[in-house]
Amino acid sequence: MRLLRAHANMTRDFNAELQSHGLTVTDFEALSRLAESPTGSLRRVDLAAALRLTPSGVTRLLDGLQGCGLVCKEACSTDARVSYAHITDKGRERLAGAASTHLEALEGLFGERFSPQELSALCELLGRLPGAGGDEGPACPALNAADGVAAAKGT
Amino acid sequence: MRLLRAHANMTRDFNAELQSHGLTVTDFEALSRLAESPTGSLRRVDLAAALRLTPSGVTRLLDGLQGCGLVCKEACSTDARVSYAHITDKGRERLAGAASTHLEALEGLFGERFSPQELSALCELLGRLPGAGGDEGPACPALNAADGVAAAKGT
DNA sequence: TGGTAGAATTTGAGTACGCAAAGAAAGATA
DNA sequence: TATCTTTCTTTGCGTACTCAAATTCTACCA
Repeated sequence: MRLLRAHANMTRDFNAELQSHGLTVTDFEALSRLAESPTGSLRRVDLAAALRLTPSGVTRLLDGLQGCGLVCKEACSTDARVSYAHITDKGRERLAGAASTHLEALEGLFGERFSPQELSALCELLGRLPGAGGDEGPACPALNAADGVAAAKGT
Repeated sequence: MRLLRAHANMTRDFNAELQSHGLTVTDFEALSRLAESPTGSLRRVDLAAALRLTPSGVTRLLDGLQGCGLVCKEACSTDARVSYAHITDKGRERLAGAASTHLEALEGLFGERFSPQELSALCELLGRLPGAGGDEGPACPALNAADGVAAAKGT
């Protein structure tokens, strides 16, 4: 119950905060995943798994991001069924802008309430729940993504 | 991130499981809150706070439950603005039916992965997050609600 | 006594999903 | 080679929310 309620609040707060950047939490995480990929691209099906969305959810999510020019679609040369989502430069910029305030908010939210040990304990415990583990990606892709953005911008 | 992903999975799984009872997770929690209330009623605004929904979300939620005959609407004699949601006998039955399998599923999900100490630690940590605290109600109303149901049925 | 500020609720419009079904293409089998 | 199954994606339809605005009522204050 506490997990559910904590989630409801966090989602609302983060969505409100990210809204100033024109993103949702899911948008943000999707861009993070793409940004941290070596090629800047992911198959839609892999993105779906990473974001815990259904295929149709990914299609609609990317429709929106594509409409904003933050990602673009790429065909696969060896398999005509798959199409890749590729993050654009504009997408990386948007992500970078959102990441700074978003990470700051995260920092404030958790830093105020937990010691580093508590935080890692919480992370470990949550990681045991199904789907929350590190199998499909790092615990906090946003951090890596932020680095990736910095690298991409040549700074 | 792990919290978000754990939530996504739990919500989907629980919704799938509760669907056999014709309920969603939110429906279930709403009925729990009503069932544990001494009068079986709550003001809509209080229910909204308890469930972390907006007022309009509560209206639509209760529209659905009312359509199924699980709750009914009651006017307030002293303040014509407020209307109470009141759980019906049918609502208590439905809740009781869902609670057994739902609590079993919860038991399985958490019991397998955590020791009792870990569970209480996790609960305490999550409780520090905004809105997840015990201010607006017990950490797990379902348990009390299940008792309340049993009592209501005269068992 | 009338006017105004605030609270509880509903409604309209929009969004972000989910599920199930359909379409297109790859690989397997005969 | 022809068909059959599986995989990846999209589309139609439904649902559960959100926000903003409108409504109705209470409470306070001149």
